[in-house]
Amino acid sequence: MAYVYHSPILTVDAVIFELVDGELNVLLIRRTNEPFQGAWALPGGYNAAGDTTRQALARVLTTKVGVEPGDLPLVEQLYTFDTIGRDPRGDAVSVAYMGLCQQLELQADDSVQTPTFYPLGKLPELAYDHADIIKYALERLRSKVTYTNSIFALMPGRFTMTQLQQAYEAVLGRPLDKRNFRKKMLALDVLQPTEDYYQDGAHRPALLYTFKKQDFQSLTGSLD
Amino acid sequence: MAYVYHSPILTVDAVIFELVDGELNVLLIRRTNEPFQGAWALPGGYNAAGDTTRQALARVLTTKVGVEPGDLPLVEQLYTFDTIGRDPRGDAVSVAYMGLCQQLELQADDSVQTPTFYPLGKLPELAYDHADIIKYALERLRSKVTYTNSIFALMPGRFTMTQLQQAYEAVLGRPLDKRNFRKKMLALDVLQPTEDYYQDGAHRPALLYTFKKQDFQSLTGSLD
DNA sequence: ACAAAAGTGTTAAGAATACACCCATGT
DNA sequence: ACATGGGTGTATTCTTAACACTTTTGT
Repeated sequence: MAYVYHSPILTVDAVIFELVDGELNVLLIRRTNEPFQGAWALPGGYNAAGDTTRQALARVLTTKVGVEPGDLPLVEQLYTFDTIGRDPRGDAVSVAYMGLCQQLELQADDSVQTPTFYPLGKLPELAYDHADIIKYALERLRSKVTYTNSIFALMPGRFTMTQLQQAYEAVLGRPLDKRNFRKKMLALDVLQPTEDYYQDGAHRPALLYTFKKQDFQSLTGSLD
Repeated sequence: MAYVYHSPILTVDAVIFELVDGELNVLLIRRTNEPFQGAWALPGGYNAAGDTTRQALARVLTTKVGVEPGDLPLVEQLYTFDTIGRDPRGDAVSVAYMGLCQQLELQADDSVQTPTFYPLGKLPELAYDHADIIKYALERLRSKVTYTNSIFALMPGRFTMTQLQQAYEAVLGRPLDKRNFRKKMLALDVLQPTEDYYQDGAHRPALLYTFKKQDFQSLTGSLD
């Protein structure tokens, strides 16, 4: 190890998902610098020596979009993308993370980069290869929710069975059968019915549930 | 971005699997330097600026263990491990890759680091957190072979159905039912029977098969 | 009384599992 | 003729998928 190695620049990028009106949204910022000035992009930034990639992620989210680690019940590393020869900033390697949260209030004063949640169906043109990273994250999320309870990270503390079904439908991008869905969910034994009902309009009130565990579990079987 | 960032050291580590006598083996080297001098470890090394992580991986494998990229029909990125505060060399981030190959002849003169394939059941004490990385790789491999054809990367060009079953059993770590296995494999339509038979001993010769495609495919259904 | 979402069971089809004997060969 | 691994089919269980009406509430 007598040689001195010059390492590539290390960066982190974040794909933050939340549900808005039954649609999956992703958090974007508007770039204020070249390259891709003015284009929308995933929040990201440099990973400084001494920081783990998760620490760098937390720093980027706090400073650039005002999202605190506590806002994200689930954070998962996705993949590490080589941007050598593709990133105009130069040789870089970027570690991408996915974070899930309930609907967040973003402070308007967070930065001039106007962090904004965009529905997946209406994404603007994106800088770098960020469209690919989002696609990758969505695939991962879809497979995750089918064999774990990770959907909990997108849900409020209490929710109706219909809201839960809509969350799954938003993530999976396809409709599910109501009866099979409820049967399956109850059989999985991850939901705790509360004593309370949610009253929405001129119809029967819906029983509210919570998750028995607010952390990862592997589950079995498919949904519908 | 007027600031100058000092990035962590970036390294790559490789988990190279091959099958030996129906057991999954992993390629290790003996460390010649501190830290962990004399301990066994995964082959790994620095990622220089200008190199993608895959290029760095290829360089490490060629120079340290004499394995060429062409020897590995399947290479997959596993996970990026933060070694900040854990790696005595200092702040580092390491991208781990998994590679699959058929049984390789390692040149004895490759280095003083004596690259050696160890059966997973008889691993020595390992440097760093390399035991965890191997465990992670094995989990990934197990899940991969159940929904893709990636087992092809561990098999010779022609093989008998029993050899294929043994490969699955070695990876999954459990016995499979012969009739169900054969039924399933043939139904998947990924195997091409040849005209030839493999004659081994005092018993009926076995039909030789090849894979129809020597690249990735997603498959459906479970094995036994 | 009606509109609107909540809630509830059964049946049919397909997939996974368990299981035992005959076949071809060399000695 | 016997020892060895190759090769084959069926019955059972479990999982998935399809499908329509009653309940509770507000207006």
